[in-house]
Amino acid sequence: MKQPKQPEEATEKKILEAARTVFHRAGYDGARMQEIADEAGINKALLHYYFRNKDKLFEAVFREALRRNMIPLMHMMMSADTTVEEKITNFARNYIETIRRNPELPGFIIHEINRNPQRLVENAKTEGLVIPQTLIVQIGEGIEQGRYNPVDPRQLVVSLVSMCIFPFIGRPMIQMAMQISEHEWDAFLEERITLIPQYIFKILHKL
Amino acid sequence: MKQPKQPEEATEKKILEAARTVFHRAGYDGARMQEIADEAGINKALLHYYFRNKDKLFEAVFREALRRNMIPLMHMMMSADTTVEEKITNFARNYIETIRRNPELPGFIIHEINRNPQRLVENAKTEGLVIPQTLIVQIGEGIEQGRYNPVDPRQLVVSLVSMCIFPFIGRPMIQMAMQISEHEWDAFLEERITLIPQYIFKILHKL
DNA sequence: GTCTATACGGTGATAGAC
DNA sequence: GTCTATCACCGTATAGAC
Repeated sequence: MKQPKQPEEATEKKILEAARTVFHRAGYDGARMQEIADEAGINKALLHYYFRNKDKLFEAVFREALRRNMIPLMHMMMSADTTVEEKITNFARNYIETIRRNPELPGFIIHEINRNPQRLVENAKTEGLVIPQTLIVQIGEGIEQGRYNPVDPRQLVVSLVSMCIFPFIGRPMIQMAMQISEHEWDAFLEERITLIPQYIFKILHKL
Repeated sequence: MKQPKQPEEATEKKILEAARTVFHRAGYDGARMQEIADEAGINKALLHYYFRNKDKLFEAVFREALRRNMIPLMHMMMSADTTVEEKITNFARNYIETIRRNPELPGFIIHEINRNPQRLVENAKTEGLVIPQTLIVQIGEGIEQGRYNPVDPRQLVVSLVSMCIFPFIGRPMIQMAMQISEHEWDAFLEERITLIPQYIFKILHKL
């Protein structure tokens, strides 16, 4: 079944997939090159052939993760042609539905950023991850025009993001404290997609 | 300056403090026994004399962290003699002001729980960390009596907790995305102490 | 490109003197 | 109780055959 001379990209892809799985689960410090090799069905030496060392391999995984996790956020803060309400609704749905398929992603990113905050700054430059403030500005305008309650837009957006992300990283604690079974969890998440925007609008909208 | 024969407890305490510092910053996998020994001003062998191995030492640190992090939460969910509003207000203030002095605590706990969710279950038993549902029930009653909007109490409490905890674990991302300087961060946190209960009440209260 | 074998430093843990 | 010295192992990384 083995193909000794498959196109190089296939192997590289297998490695990246395996590395993603292991790094996401165990983090940089907990990951073992041997484990990644096993997961990819190759040996350690080949890992070093494609990615010179553990750091390089990790960087590739981290960059991709950062991008995947940030895209919904950036999309929300950017896109000039949607209303505040649309941005918020889209973000909650978009983020929760996307991340739900990779629930370990936020925990991985947050842990690695806290382990080395500098990395975020560097990646922000190279990856062009400068987050535009369109949504913040837009909310500010709505307040000036008297359409919204006079809230601090930054505090509101942080609250929105908190409510979307935290369930993924705090899942075991939440399930235990709120007595939510494994079986109920999906429905609980699904509910949040519509509830979170409602919450935010209650805070933002007058009356 | 050294005291060759100081009371045993002093050394044990120094070790625990050092272990806390290192484990909180680096996590179990990233922590090195040598580093803990240095931080405590002793040598590795003495670590093993007091705590037989790395796991035992870690367990001590983790249990204490879990307790410290959960106490405000449990206090909120329990105390039978306060109103819903008091519980929520007290929690936000209590949690943010407490954790602010150990900002790495939530990240540490969450990472270690996700690394081994089983540990939470075990510690919950031995430490008596069964979280009572007083607040949840109380909100439910308020809804039945028509005093509150018909929200899902669990979703509301999860949102409350999310908004309080997330800033501590997502700080670098938040600061970058919201362009909050180191200097402004404290004020930003301080504001949240009063804002979060206001948000929750907007969702909960009628009109 | 892929493998096996191996070098080499670091890490948790122990032995044993004081 | 505290130290120095040392062990056994594991993990990353490289050498070299195919």
